[in-house]
Amino acid sequence: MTDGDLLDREELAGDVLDAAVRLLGCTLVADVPEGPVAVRLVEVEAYRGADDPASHSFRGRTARNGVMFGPPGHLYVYFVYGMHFCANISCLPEGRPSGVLLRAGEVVSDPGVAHARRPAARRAADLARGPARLASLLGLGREQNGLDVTDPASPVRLLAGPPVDPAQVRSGPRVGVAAAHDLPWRFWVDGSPAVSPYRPGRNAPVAPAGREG
DNA sequence: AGGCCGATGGCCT
DNA sequence: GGCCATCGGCCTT
Repeated sequence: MTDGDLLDREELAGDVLDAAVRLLGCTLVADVPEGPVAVRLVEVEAYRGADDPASHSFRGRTARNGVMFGPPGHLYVYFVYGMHFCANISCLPEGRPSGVLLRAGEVVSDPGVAHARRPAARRAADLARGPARLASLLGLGREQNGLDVTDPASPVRLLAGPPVDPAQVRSGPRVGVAAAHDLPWRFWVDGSPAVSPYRPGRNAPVAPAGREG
């Protein structure tokens, strides 16, 4: 496909919550064997290092999480539940571990390629609905760990979308994490059919987009 | 529409 | 050895 402008990594370097919101509406393009596949990101979760017990980087650097400690704009791909991959984009400057988990997207192109890659998806909205589905669709696995998505020569690239209207951004607790359930660090585009269903936790109902509160 | 369950392996204590 | 930033199939409402 014809790429638009790539996102500037500096847009991810300031604050991980701002970075998460900025990633909504951006497009991730991957050159998979069947051709290019592109999704518009509609659901993400922020994970911060030292002070976030739910983050893979909370207990320091390991062989797995090294990318989170590096410069912003790189893919951190990890293997989970023995069969799935999930993908994050590193944020914050080098040495300050953080990442934004890519939870869902809407297929922009090419629908035929996308359905061929994910035959289990019966509806278009299910093609990249959920972090492992999104990773599978875009072919993100061990080989893609560490890729710079702000590099025009990378096989996986992040195109700067127009920022989503703040009125359309919702936030709530992160999915599937027991720790820090009170933090509304999951962000999504209201009304998107590709957003995984909201599962209210024991606390806080959906809060409007915003900082810790 | 929603709950339960099995698959399956790496990572960290 | 236990815990996962999950999915898809199958079952019941």
